[in-house]
Amino acid sequence: MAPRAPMTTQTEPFLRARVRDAVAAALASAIESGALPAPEGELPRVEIEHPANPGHGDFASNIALKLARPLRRSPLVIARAVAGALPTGEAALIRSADVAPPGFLNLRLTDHALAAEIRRALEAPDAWGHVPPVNPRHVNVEFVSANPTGPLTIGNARGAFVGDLLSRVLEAGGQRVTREYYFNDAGGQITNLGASVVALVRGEPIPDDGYHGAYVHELADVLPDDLRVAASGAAPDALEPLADRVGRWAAARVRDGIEASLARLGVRFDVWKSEASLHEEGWVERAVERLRERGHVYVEDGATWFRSTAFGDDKDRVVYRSDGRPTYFAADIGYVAEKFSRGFDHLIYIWGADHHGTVARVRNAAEAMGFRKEHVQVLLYSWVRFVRDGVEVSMSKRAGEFVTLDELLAEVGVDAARWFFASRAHTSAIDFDIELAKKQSNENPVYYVQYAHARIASIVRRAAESSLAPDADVSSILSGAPEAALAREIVRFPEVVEDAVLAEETQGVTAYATELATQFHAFYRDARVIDASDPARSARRLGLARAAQVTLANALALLGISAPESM
RNA sequence: GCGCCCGUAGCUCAGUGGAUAGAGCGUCAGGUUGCGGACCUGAAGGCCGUGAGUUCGAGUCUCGCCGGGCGCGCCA
Repeated sequence: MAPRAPMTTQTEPFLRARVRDAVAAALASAIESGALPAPEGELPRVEIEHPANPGHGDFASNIALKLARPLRRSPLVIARAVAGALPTGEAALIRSADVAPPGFLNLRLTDHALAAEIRRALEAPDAWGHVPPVNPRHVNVEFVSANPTGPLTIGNARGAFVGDLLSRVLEAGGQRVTREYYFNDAGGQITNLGASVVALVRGEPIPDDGYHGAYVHELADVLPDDLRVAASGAAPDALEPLADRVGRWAAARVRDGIEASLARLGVRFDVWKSEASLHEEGWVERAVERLRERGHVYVEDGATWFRSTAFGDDKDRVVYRSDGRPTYFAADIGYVAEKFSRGFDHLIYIWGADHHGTVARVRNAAEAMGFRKEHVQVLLYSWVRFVRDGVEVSMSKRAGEFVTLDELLAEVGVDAARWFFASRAHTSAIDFDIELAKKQSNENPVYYVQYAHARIASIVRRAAESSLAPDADVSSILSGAPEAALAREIVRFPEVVEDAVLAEETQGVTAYATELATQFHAFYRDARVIDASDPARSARRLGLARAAQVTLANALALLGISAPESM
């Protein structure tokens, strides 16, 4: 079935990576057309991919190799039969289908099909690259969740980037996302922070187990008068409750600073949830009661335990200590129930790999409460080893030895930092050499991609000066090699987005953006856009350049990176 | 000891079971009488930690081993 030039409007719902889908569908119907004998058992799924070697066409399929066994025929025979049953030609989607040993099917698209996609990018730029929600969900993504005992450090950075990038990818896939930050502003560490501030106000040394960073002094300097007076004059036996009060004040202030740091990073949260509120609103108590009703709780050694082993964990877990106080895990359980009560279909936690030991118990507790385990997903990111001049930067928030997120951003820039994390799998442990990053920030691939965008913007501006408007129908220039190569790269974009959504990863997007920029630079070198001697061709090349610009901008936007008009 | 993650070019890292394993940086050699040289062209550089297995086909899947990281609390 030949695709017609789509009647695209801004309001039309997003379509899938339609070229790839259409090619797969054409293959499937060719297989089922009767050209082949009936298979024994189920047909293998039709798989297509872009071959590494462009000489092998736009798409390649291994379907004949997969069918060889169930059909008991040679792969080459099957491939020839499928190729013969495939509608091909200049008016169709597929121009040619070739068979290559040991049984690959190499497919080439028509210019007509490519041009139709370029037109879509130009006529609905905002929709270009979005994929339709196959299974629309309302997803809660909880990340960072560092307690407000000090500024965010570069140690917190990866979680912030990973969580935000994942959220953006899910949104690109048509899902509703709530970004959530969970924090404890009432625990022992908060009192500890308060005690450190109080000590400074009183001119006493900060306790050894207190907080020693420079920000503690800044907090002491801006302590409100009422708390300052209370701190200076407090009797020794009144210091504990005072430290608690001052701690709460300090935590609120630190939290504001964290929010501001995250905003500089381009990350905004929809919900800030305090652990204390879960207890105050009875979520923890009710969740444990719910487990008890279902028979998953018992008392031993004076403590209350959740029978996590019944769900595959390697040991049971305490929810109420023998002194009756709830554990941190108990709050986690209450939080799961609280999140689902807000109507989320799916919960995602972004945790550092050092938390992997807690994954099983939280998911088990969710299941034990009657929620679906697969709706509670934990994404663990590996640790970043921060290095300065080859030496690992050791960090301790309490000792005051750390590099803040703000300092990192000041040194390497938000766009470069985002690119760095977006281009690496969250599961791989990575080294981040700060000095190297600074030195190489000008050589960062992110600028290469941004430069391509700015270069096109410049061409578009010049074209406008000479009243040259882009032509959305580029089919007639695709016989040119530079144009065809660029068009093929652009048309791949929806597939890249779809793959990113399915894999919940962004490395493919950064790799693609780099390749697209490379293709554009090659096109720029070999095919002059603005050429007074051939206005019609100029308009079409301008259309192609515009489509590349739209695609670069959308790819960067997916990563939260700016697409500058000039640099 | 048990569990999870990782091991790919000098460095930092990509690589949905497919055809000749890639990118950036670094190194070396080149390129501009026209739209932005933050660009382009080329070269060198790999027993994909290791040994078996599955498969028509393994960097990718399975198992063992070696090396590295993390976790195994009535801590948070």
